[in-house]
Amino acid sequence: MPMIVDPASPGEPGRLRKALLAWYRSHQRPLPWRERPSLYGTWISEIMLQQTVVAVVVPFWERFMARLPDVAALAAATEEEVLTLWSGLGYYRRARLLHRAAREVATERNGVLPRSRQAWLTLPGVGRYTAGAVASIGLGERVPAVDANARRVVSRWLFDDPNLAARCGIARLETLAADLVDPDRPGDWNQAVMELGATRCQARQIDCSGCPVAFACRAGRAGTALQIPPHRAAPPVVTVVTSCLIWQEDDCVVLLPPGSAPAVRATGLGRPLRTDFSGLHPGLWSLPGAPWYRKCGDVVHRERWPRAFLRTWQRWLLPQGGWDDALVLAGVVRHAITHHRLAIQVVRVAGVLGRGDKSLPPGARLVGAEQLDVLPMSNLARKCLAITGAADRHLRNEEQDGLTFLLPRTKISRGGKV
DNA sequence: CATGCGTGGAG
DNA sequence: TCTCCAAGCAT
Repeated sequence: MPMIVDPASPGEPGRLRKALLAWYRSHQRPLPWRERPSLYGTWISEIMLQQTVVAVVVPFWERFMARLPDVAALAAATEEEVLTLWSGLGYYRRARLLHRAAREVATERNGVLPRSRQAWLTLPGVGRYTAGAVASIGLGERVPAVDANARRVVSRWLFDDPNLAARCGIARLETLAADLVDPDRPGDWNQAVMELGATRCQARQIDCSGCPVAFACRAGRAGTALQIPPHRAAPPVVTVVTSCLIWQEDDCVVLLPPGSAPAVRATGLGRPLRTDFSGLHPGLWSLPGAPWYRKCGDVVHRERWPRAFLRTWQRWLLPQGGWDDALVLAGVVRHAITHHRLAIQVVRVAGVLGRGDKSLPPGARLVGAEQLDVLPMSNLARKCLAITGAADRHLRNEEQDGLTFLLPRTKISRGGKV
C-alpha cells in the first residue's frame, strides 16, 4: 500500500485538527448524550446509533436513560423490560447483547464499566467502532472510531485514486485514522469526523465549498470524492406477501410468545420463501402469522392471496366450518425489512373461544390495550395492530408510565368483508 | 469475507 | 412510489 499518512501534506495534522474541531464546536447538534455526558450514557447512545439515524435515537435514549439510568439498573432489569424500551428501534439483538453485557459487568467486573478500548472490546455487542467511540468520547482515550462516515471522510482526505482507496482495508484505514486523532480531544475529534461525514461529506452528496478542511482533502482536490469509497451493489429487492391474524376476545388480542413459528401454512401459494423466523425480532411477542411467499407479478396470484390466507386462517380457527363471515380482511400493511418488501394481509376475527373447539396456542396470552405498551413488540406488529383500532392509544402517542410509543404514520389499504 | 438483522426519512 | 441508506456486529 503506497499511501502513508503524511502529516505535512495535504496539511499538517495540527492545522487539520484545529480547523475541524473549530467547525465542530459551532456546528454540533445539542444531543442529549452530549449535554449530560457519562460513560454509561455514551455506551447506550453508541449501541442505539448503530445503523440508525440520530433523530430516531434521541427519544429512545431519553426514555431508556430515564428508566435504566446506570449499569446496575440495566443489569437488574429483565430482558423483557429492556426489549420493551427498545421496541420500535429495530435490530433487537443489540438490546439483548447490551443487556448481556451489563450483566457481565455486574457479575465479573464488580459493576464497574471497562476503562479502556481494549477492555470494551470484550463486551458482547461492542465491536471495533463502538469500543473506539466509547473509549474516546467517554474516557478520553486517544483511539480512532472508524464507522462508515469516518471511513469515507478519512479515505477522501488521504486518497485521490478510487482504486487505491478501494484496496485500503478497514484495519489499515484504522491505523491511518489513529494518527490523525487529536491527542487532547479524541472524543470531539471522532465525533467531528463523523458529523462532517453525516452533513458535508456524504456518500452521494458533497459540499466541498463549505467544507472546513477542504485544504486537507486529496479526493476533493482531484474531484474524485464521490467515487470514494466505492459503493457496493445493494442486494436485489424481494417482494413478499404474508398474513397475520388479529384475534380478539373481548377487549384483548392474542399474542404469541417470542420464538413462535408461523401459526399456519397457507395452501395454494406454492412453496414458502421463508418459514424460519428465529432470527427475526428475537425476544419479541408477535401476532399469529404465516410464512413469507414470494410475490409474482401474476394477476391471478395477486387475487388469490387474500382468499388463500382467509381460508387458511379459517381452517386453523374454525375447522368445523359453518361460520363463514367471522373472518375479515382488515387491510394490507406494507413494511420493509432489509431488502424484503412485505405486503401483509391483516385478517381479523373476534369471539372464537366459546363458539368452537379452538383454544389458545401454547404460550399465547390475551393482552389488553394497556398491556400492549409494556410488552416487547416490533413496529411491524404494532402497525398491524393499529389497523383495528385495538391500539388506538398508540396512534395518539399517549404516555403511560413514562413510556411513549412513536408509531410511524402507517398507510393502510382498508379491506372489507370477504 | 458474505450475510442477516429494522426502521423511518430524504430525495 | 421507489431507491438508498444511517454512528455495526455476530456468525
